[in-house]
Amino acid sequence: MNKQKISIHEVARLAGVSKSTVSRVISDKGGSVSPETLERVQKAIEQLGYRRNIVAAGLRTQKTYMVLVMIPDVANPFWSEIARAVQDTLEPEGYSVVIGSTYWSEERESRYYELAQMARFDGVILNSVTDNIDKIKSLGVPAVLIGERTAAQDIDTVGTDTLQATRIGMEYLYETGHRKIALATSDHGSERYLSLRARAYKDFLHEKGLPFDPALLFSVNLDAEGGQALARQLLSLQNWAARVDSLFCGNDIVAISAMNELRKYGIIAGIDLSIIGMDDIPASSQTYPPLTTVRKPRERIGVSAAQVLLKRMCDPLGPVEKHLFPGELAVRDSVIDRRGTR
Amino acid sequence: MNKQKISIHEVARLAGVSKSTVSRVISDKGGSVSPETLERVQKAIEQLGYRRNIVAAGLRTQKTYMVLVMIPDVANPFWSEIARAVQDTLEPEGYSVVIGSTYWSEERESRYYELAQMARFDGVILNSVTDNIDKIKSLGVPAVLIGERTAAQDIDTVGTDTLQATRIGMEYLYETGHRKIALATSDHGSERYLSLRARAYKDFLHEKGLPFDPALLFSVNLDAEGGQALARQLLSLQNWAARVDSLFCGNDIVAISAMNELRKYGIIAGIDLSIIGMDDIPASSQTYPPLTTVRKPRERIGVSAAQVLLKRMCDPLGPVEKHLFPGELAVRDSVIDRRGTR
DNA sequence: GTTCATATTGGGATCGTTCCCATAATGAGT
DNA sequence: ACTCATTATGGGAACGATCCCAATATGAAC
Repeated sequence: MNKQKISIHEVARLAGVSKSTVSRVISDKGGSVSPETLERVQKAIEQLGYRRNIVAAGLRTQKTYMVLVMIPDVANPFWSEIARAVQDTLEPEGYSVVIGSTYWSEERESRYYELAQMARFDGVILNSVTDNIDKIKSLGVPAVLIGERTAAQDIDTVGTDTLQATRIGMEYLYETGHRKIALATSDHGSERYLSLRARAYKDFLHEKGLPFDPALLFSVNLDAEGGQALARQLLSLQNWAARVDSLFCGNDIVAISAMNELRKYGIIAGIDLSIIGMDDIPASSQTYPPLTTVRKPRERIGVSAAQVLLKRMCDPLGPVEKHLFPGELAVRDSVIDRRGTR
Repeated sequence: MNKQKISIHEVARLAGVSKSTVSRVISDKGGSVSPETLERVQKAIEQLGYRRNIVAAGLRTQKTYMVLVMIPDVANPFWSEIARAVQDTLEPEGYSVVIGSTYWSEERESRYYELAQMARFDGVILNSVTDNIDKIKSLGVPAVLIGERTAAQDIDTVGTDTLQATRIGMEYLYETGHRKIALATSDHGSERYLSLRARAYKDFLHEKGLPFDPALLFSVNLDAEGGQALARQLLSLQNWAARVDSLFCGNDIVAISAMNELRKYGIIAGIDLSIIGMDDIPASSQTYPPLTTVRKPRERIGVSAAQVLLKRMCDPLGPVEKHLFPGELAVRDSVIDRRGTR
């Protein structure tokens, strides 16, 4: 039973020095200590099994060595991979990472803001549901935003380049011979994405001299139900087979779900219709056919967000950083190569 | 710029009371305060925008309101769902949850043990890679183990009932008319599972009077490569089609991967061969055909682990608790109904 | 009016560190 | 031998809360 805790005092007494000296030894701030004293103190620490209490130390130094990562859902692979990357780069620097799931709820988000204001965290990395920039600024701790926010001018931001990611998907479809491309995206919750995607889509069509058919711009929820709805909407389109040769989905969940739903009507992705997704979630390589998609650089986003935060915590007044990483094509089997047959 | 922080002192001064009184107001311990004073203090708090510093409070009260969840990998849906359930039950009680990914490495595990000893956490929930029970006990904080550990007699444990989970999978195969069942499991890392699964498998065969063919007990890594290896091992078995009618895989990743690999040889799960998995990861419902599998009660495990920890933190000396939750069948399309054709 | 219980408040001490300043010791430079 | 810098150490005061105990006021009971 090692129940009573040993503090710096016990160590000091055993080593026959003052607590100040022990403090110099354990906090590697490089205060000068003679070699003999150093050894005596270290031996005492060893002997007593002393552990430094960082919480107590933090009270004086105003550092908690804790960082909050606020994301919509830990159990969503997209976010958990970002969280993992953040952890993997922050922990070697001595930080502990708390992951908060907001479940897209403002109320839960507020609760984390509360926590952050109780002097709990040295920094925050977040994907806010709301665009409440003032709230973030009033936190009083360094913050890094994940996602593409035009509103947040003076806050560090890390995210995917949606315009480019949409574009390379479109380009791939075009190169493989597709000329009648439908786009499925969401119009609520995160309108900012819709506008960016739809814009990239229209721009691309215009650039290639392709006609824009408003009926081919589908708006669905970005979940499995949305994918089923999408499939049915597509099929109910008059003379659909002549009007669309490919479907660009807002995310992989929608793409996979649409693929499965379409199969029920005998339409096989990669044979009868081309389908391309966005994100590259783990399941996408395991579907049949494996889904061609645009991979979002989750790991780079997480690592970069952590690095930016690290920098910001050292220098709160440095220049604001904005990092947008490109998506990359994950070519699999759900897109038909129409180059020969056109 | 609200940079200077307000403490209990400032509030006390503004309200014209002592800090003791302010403390009584903010810590709802029910010390007696007159209504007028209460109001004055609350007004002062409001006015100054005061936030209680829980870290400082914790120094005195020896509570950090932080809990560590140590699991192999946050980005693995199996574990992240457990972590989410833990968070969802602990946060309403005022705790913050730190998730640590060990990546199955003892070294990383040790690093978290270090952290836990620095008076950082009030409790720990963990799935240890090693079976180092002594280390857990010497942590000095309440701990709850996730998984099935026979070794850990006097530590709270929460997990899946592997014997039962294997059994209901076997039973389902038997009921649907299968008599030549192969089992694929792992033999390194977590031998405890192998022994339990293989035992349940053999017991079941014996009980039903079915012969045990050692060649049908495959040992593979429980990852995607393992699934491919499994498919090839199965096909290289002499006269395999006559010897096996169904394949029970150690987890869904192996099952899905094997399913995909087998398709390359023209063998379709659910038509030519029955395949059943274990875990029910999100991808399993999205494969083609959707995978029949035994669902592990991830959420119940997480919630229960959190509840047991909560109880343990209140009463460190209470009786040790052991909870094993049953798996349940997720019937989809990868198992053939052979009842008519036998 | 005295005594006693109860409600309310304030004043340190305390939790385990770090930080600042004072002091002592050492040795080099003149 | 006398200053002066440098190194090594100790002694308190912080950090921001809680907690214990004492002090005062209030009112009821005798």
